[in-house]
Amino acid sequence: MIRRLPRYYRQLSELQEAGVVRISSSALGRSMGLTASQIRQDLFCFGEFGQQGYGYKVDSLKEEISEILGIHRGHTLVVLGTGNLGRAIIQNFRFSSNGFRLLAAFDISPAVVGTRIAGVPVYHTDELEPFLAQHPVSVGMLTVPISAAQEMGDRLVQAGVRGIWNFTNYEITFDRDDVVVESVHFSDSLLALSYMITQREQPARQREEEETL
Amino acid sequence: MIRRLPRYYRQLSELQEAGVVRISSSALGRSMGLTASQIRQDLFCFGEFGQQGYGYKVDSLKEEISEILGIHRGHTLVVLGTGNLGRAIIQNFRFSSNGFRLLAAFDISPAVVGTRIAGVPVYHTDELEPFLAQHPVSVGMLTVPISAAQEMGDRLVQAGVRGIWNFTNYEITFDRDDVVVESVHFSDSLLALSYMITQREQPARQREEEETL
DNA sequence: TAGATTGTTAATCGATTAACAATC
DNA sequence: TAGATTGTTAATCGATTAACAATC
Repeated sequence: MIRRLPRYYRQLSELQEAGVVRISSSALGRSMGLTASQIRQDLFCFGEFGQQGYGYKVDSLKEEISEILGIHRGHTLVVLGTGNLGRAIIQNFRFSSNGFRLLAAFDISPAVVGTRIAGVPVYHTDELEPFLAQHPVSVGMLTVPISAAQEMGDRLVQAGVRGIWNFTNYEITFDRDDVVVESVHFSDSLLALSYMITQREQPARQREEEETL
Repeated sequence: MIRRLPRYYRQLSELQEAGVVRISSSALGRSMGLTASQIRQDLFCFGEFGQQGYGYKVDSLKEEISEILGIHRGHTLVVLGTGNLGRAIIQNFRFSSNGFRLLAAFDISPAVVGTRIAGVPVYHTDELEPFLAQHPVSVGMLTVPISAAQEMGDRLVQAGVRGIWNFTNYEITFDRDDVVVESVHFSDSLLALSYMITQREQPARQREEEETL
């Protein structure tokens, strides 16, 4: 369910840009591949956002959802690791549209320490703890080599960060249950795709196997 | 379920590297945060991979799963868009470990067309159709600007590609049901994290609200 | 044989869908 | 008022968990 909230938010933003003022659960469902029932159930569980006989107001529904997602809470973020991927995300990702302020990046390479990437200052990793002591940070983004992932995660948590956005292909874990980890595993995603196209490639054999059961 | 297969594969690879030869469903479950029952159910539905009284052989289980995921099928891939993100993934991601061969990248910028990124040739997007006519391609990876996403997706599908790995923040869709789309939405991921840390931040208020129900 | 652990069915749980009364 | 559409409960479905017989 909570995985659908960001999609609602995205869809509503698009509708808003397209100038749509109101939408019914059935129309929203059609555009997102969900049933009207599911959408009403989802939205109902957070409060009564619709109007009977009318539908949902796009503006106010989007606002409600952004509230639930915590978009206006002034969340902050630091990036650990400014290799290709870290740099790409710093340069491309619209942190502010998602309610995050990117405060700083950290790396160990003398080539980047002291520079700025898209306006974001890059400090040496040694500066991490002093920095975190001065600035409250909600989320640490990990784009370090896999070998450094757990150590950097531990340092972030030790210094008070409670959200970890993990881009390494390592299943990072923390003992404490007040730390939240969200991982982006490219590898898992591509393998899921690999599985799906493999199924498509041989529907005949599959059917055959099913028959023998 | 299929979303768990890549995780099994990853976990088994790690166990293999650590020299572990056999593992029981309960041990595997413990290390992955799943119940033993769930693991046996998952693995059973694809075939009888274990041995009663013994457990699962890490090597052969990994092999079975890689077969199911289609890792040895010689899947191929092209990249559309060599901006920061496309470049970063071309340079960092171990396509071959996931059973994919990256054949080429496409872009419109004269600055990159004709060059190579990590050994991968970059062609002009105009060359896409001729290239696809010559090389069978399983998956097209989209790291183009959001405005070009649907058009590039359509061109890939038109030219016979049936798997789309979408990195744009656009909910790409295709009419035909033989096309498989797998999206990596950074934005959805960060918003889910935002939601989770927001919940953690105010458990008190939450409890209060629950009481009033 | 005894112990361990899977294969496999049944029970439980949660999420999705259906239905319709409430109401705009 | 009539039509539309949500709020909300009940029914259905699928996925997870529990249990234990089979067997290594």
